Amino acid sequence: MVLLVQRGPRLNRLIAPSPSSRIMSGVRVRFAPSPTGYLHVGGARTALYNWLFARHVGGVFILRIEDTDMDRSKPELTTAILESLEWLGLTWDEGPVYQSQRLARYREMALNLERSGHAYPCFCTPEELQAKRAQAEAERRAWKYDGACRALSAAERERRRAEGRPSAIRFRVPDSGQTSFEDQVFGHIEVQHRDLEDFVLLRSDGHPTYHLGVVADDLDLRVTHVIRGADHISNTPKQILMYRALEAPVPAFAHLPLILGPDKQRLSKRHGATSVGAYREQGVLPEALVNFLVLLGWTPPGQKEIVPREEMIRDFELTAVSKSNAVFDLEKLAWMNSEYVRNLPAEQLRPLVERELTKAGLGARDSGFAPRQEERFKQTVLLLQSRARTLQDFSGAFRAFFTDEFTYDPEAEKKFWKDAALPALIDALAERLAATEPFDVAATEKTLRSLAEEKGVKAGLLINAARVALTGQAVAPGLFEVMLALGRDRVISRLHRAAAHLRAGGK
RNA sequence: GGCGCUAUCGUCUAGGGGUUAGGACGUCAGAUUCUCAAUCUGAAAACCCGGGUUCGAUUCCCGGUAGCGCUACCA
Repeated sequence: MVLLVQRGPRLNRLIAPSPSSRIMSGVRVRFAPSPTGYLHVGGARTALYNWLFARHVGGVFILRIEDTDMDRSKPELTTAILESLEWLGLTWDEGPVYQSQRLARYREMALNLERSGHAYPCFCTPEELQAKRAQAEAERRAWKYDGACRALSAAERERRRAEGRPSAIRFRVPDSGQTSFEDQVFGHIEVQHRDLEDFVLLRSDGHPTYHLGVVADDLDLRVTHVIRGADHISNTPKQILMYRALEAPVPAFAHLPLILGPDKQRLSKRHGATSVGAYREQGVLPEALVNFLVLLGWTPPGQKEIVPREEMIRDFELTAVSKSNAVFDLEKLAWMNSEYVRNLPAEQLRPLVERELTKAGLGARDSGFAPRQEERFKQTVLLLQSRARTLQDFSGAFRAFFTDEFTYDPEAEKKFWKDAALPALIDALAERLAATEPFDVAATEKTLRSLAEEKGVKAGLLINAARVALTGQAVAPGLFEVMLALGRDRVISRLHRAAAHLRAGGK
């Protein structure tokens, strides 16, 4: 049997292959998204925990794409998922393995199970089953597959096959007894066989169901620890039954609590952004998202919230994972991101800002920030860094630092442009600034303050009004640093522009 | 409906038979100041309910309730 293991796409090559010295524990885990959507933050956390566990113990992290749902799977989505994982820095050691390329193997396994008597063909049509289910529901009876095809004689099976009736293959669940396992997170889990039905392994179209696919793949990939969402807890006993029927070793299981929306419902599109890509678009840093996600269900030792990745790897333990579901708190993510933005080394932040500006149609080099003014760009980013909560702030709230095309925030106008004397004051300030030498923080501040004193107004009035004039915002860094960042010419023209705007009645 | 799992501030969580039940986000107040952010100080804010075990339960056990998950020829 040959595994269809492929190297990841181009991005994968950017990351150095894992040194073999790191892989020594024999532990093998996998993350197995299905390309029916983008990488969900819940999936990202599952991937993260798998990755952390693997790195912590020196194991292998495998990526598998569960694309057996032909109707809903899309190849572009696979690419998007891989990109999101790479962006998060969750690099895999093997794969991606595509289930769609292993169909023959699943069929073989189903047939083996049938041969050994652990599975049997079922000729019931989906319509028949649907009808029985509806009937049971109408009578308020619990429905479970009734085993109609369970005891068909060999002759009867042959007869039906000869008639060309399509059949699925079902697993034969023992009538009595129970199956239990020790979940690494949830502890002892046990279910009675009588509560399980004979589930389908292979659909009548020859495609495997999830149960067959996972077990076959986890077996062939020699996965030692299955770490996945808690929504699979109920499926686990079925899969254990399959391992036993196959006389194969049963891996360890660890289920992770689910991530919910603010209304405590499972996180979904109606809660807003749920995909990793969406947060990336919104200017969230990968390290911030990872740090935020890791805390949803796991607490590092010590009362720290900001956890460097090396420490996550060093301290991560499956057994320390929480058992209860967690609400995805956007506020905390925002805080976490601002922490990371503020503490990012300037040389790492700059290219990200450039990309953000370009994305927003504001070339960083436009409007006076010519290449030769690289130094000024550096200083501007540095000036804004402490106030940025996301990368998007640079093209949004801080727009005026990168282009002359910006508008005055109505709230800011209302707050700081009330005084009737302002137009004259602002023009006067512009004129004084034209003659200020040198044009630095100390001198410009002195100029403004002495003007204020002369005119008998509070310096704050002029400072705040000038801030709105220069940035369009009520919120910005210290005014004199802003002046320096913008440069004398731009400061003067913006002041005059604001004064004219005010005289025109705010039009 | 059946089965399974879970339950500490609004949120993420620490803790654990006797604690002032700790931290973080958010909120509120104050300091600072040219706005905001940052920073500092302070405040409000939690053990789901009922039984049991125990000298003593938020912690252990049982029941209830609530939430979530599974209950497909989805994954």
